[in-house]
Amino acid sequence: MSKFYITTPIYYVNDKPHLGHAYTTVAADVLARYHRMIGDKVFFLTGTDEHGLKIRKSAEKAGKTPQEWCDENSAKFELVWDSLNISYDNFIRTTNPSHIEVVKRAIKELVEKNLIYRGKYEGLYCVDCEQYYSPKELINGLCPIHRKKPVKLVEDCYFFKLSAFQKILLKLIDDKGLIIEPEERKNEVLGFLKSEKLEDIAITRERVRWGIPFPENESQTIYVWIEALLNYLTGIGWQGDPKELPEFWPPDIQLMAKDILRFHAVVWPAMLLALEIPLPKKIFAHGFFTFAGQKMSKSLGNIIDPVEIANLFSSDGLRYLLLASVPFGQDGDISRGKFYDRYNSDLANGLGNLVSRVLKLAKNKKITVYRDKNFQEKVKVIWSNYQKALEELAFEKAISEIQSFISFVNQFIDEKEPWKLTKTDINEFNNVIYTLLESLRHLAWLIYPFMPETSNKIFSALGIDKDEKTKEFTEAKKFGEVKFEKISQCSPLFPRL
RNA sequence: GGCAGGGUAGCUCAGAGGUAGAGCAGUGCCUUCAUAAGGCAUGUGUCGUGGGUUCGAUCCCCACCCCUGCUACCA
Repeated sequence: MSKFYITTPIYYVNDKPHLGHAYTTVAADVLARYHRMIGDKVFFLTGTDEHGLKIRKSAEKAGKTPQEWCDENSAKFELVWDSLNISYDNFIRTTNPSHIEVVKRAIKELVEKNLIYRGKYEGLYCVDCEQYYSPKELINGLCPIHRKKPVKLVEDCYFFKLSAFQKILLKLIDDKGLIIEPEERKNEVLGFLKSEKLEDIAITRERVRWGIPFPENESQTIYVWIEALLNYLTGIGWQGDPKELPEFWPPDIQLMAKDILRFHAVVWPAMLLALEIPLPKKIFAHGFFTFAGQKMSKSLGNIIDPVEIANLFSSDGLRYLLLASVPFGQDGDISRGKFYDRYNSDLANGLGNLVSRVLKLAKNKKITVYRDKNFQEKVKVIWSNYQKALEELAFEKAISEIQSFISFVNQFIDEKEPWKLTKTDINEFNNVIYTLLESLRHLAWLIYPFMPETSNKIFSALGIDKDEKTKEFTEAKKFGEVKFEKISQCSPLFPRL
């Protein structure tokens, strides 16, 4: 039994939870559940990022204090995650007093190590936005929102010596001391580290009031990104002493969308190196998807609410569809139409129908244990492919193993025609039905990380209680030993749509 | 512009120097235990374009076209 610590990014509370957030979070949940299933000691962290100018401004607009605004919006995330059965172990909020205190300690540590120094930040500032813009963001030299010429401002701030870590980062990533996946993303990071000279980054803001005060100079606040990254430590109970790390440290996998890879692959590891804290083992950046061919964005107004989709396909359906539809790591396109197609073919006609036909065949029958050698072998291969796929985060491959098993069982039923056997060969009938029930039991396990509710429904129809479910996974993976004594029927798992 | 990845059946993608595959959709047949579900059968695709290497390339090389990503500090 080993430990498994997985994180999602903390989501910025200014956004409403959307399908993109759900994608990352469901993926993390599947891994967390999978690792719990195989007996690992798991910690799954998610949460919300709650500081920064944008939040202060939207709170103002809504006539609330920033804290009220954060409380409200953070709760929305928790609510959505609950409705999607996200089994997080902690939901960290960066406005938690404990997070704030520990961040200050960590920053002090960096100051003591001489890795933070005082400097000047110079930039183009739009007074209306209360924001600096990089020259590239400007449109014809004007603020993209107000069409006004920004003013050149200089302010005091503190810098983190990011530049000191360029070589070591390059080496670590090259030697897999820090694994970045998928490969093309790793190449991007390497390309960046090889071609650009890393510059120190400003980590405090003078003009941002809604933030964690910089301990050495309270007129400044700590830049949100710097502070937010530390959630991965504070979220599992770190107290700020690099020599005393929580038992779950380091993260085994840190999941995120590709847009925030840079911070996680460069700035974050540099901070850890600076603090002399071990690096995460693997950083995985997944792709984006378009919805019906369109980029999802606020300005286009086509942000999809995951709850709305879950209402159509059920929470398990959404979880499954998200991960089945796009190879993890790549970009892809999804749509309601595609979801309907796959829901009907995989879940209604595939899994749902199979469960329903088997349970009906077994109804009111007394079935004794039998071991079908063929199935025993098949199940072994399926499990091995499935586990290999999940170890490499290829959710879609694990799912296609499940589908191929469903197809295999359907073929078996058609070949054996058990509905005829009741009259011709009662012994064979027993063996066939037992084999089918065992197959359902394995399916319930296989789908568990993806579709926990459906999995539980199948277990309970098979009369398998909780103790049975939580016993050693190696036992559960055997074929042809479990007794089925209390078979019951269940309503359609996935009604055809 | 530079760097990286990609262009394969209607759709999503896999593949590998020897004359192309899977799933879904479509079509035909069989079946009835099941959610009008299931099984079987079925693809003559210029494997982006033009050259080259080779006995032979879609898979190697060159050029070109197209698509996507990255090109930091978004305060």
